[in-house]
Amino acid sequence: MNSTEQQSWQSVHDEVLRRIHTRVWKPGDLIPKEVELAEQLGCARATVNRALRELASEGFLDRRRKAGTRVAAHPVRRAKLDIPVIRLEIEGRGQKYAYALLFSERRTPPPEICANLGVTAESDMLHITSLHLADGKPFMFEDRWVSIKATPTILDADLEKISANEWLVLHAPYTRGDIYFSAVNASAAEAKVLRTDPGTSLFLMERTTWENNTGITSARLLFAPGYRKHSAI
Amino acid sequence: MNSTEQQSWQSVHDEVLRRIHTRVWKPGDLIPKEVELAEQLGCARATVNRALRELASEGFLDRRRKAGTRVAAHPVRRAKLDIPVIRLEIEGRGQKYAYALLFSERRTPPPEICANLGVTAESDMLHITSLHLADGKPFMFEDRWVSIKATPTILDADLEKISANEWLVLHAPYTRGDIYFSAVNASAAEAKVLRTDPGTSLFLMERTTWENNTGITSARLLFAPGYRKHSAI
DNA sequence: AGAAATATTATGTACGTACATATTATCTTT
DNA sequence: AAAGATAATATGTACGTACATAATATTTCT
Repeated sequence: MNSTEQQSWQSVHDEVLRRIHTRVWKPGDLIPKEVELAEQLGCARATVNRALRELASEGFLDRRRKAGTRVAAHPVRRAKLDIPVIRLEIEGRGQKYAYALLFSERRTPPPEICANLGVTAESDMLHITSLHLADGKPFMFEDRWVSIKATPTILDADLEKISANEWLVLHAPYTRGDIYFSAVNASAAEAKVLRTDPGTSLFLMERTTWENNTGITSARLLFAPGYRKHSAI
Repeated sequence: MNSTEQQSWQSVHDEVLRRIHTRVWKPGDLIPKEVELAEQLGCARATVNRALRELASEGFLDRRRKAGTRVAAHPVRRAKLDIPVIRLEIEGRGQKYAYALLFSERRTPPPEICANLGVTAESDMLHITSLHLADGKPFMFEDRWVSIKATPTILDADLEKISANEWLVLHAPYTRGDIYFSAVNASAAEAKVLRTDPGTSLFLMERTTWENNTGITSARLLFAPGYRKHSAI
């Protein structure tokens, strides 16, 4: 690289990554400081900074003020998982989406939901179960509790037409959430809804979302057999 | 916000996010352009740019040159999953890590591995199975194929002492990889290794990694019952 | 009117300077 | 020598300017 051509932060990013990959800089190594790299690569420090910042957020570098920048000793790969609305996930596979509301009731929550959302047992909540279908076949079974106090307008939503999943995404934005992925054996009831056999291994996604410190909704999303969640890393 | 105090891109980030959350700007809405926002918030365009860029990468905004910036119509939440070395994951839970090599053999791969890695059936590969334990209990069963052509030094590694998982992370950096998460019923053999019952639902992580277009390794990581993968979103 | 060329515009990025901040290294004091 | 104060330093960030780029809007040409 000569000093005349303009450098993009991407080219710096790629060059640094190349040096990590080719072990010019090994895990744990201290790499040159920003000003030195900028000089080496013929660009401004801001450009190097942007590239290194990106690499740090990707988990390749550890950066600390005054201490400098090191190649991550234990490369933690950060997989980015897109969590779209179920309808879009199904349509993205080129399948036809359908949805059925199974059950909707206003009542007080069971203990595990109280614990998840941090609410009292007397809370006013909406309990909804529904089924999402791809090409007419059961794809995902949704069992959800929504806090009516946090999201009163949910009572006006026509949950026969739009799934709670999608309604909430559009009307109840949240500031933070938890997701847990696990595997469970289908219960008799779950197996029946998903048209499979009891005991079949199912992929489970448990999601709880919050607006500041108010619990909004807690959902149990159970996917039909064969479901795989993909991520490129 | 007055124009004298210095703005940080984070405060701009938070303010824009607040406006999205409070529906000042609704999904699909066009938000003010960078120069206008900068004027409103009393900071430089670069600062607004940084904040909006971040929000776009988080999935809250859609940005296009000339067309402007819109609130994402279908907020795709991007969960960040950390995929550390198994040893660190177990130690991070405060448990004691142990590891046992079960089996290691140099041979040609079966068809599904060839397909995964894009190699021929005559490839020279190392097949390794091992067990990772947390506090003495089976935690994860690893079934891995490693391309000897891509990583010849694996033959010198003492896989009784260091797991292939960890050795590869340190010695065979990759440029890209795939991860699939799913749920499977334990086979008789798998159940025996993980000390559980056949048919038990198990969390499965399938990983394939590449250096440019050369397949390096393909692994099947089967977690003991009760395993949950967490992510904050 | 329709197509092609051109102008316009919002975002994308580079650069240099300035200062903030966290952390380490050094010096001073007791 | 230990503790505390102080200096040094690499990264973190803000700002203004300049230009690049992609997408849209407008004008020109046929």
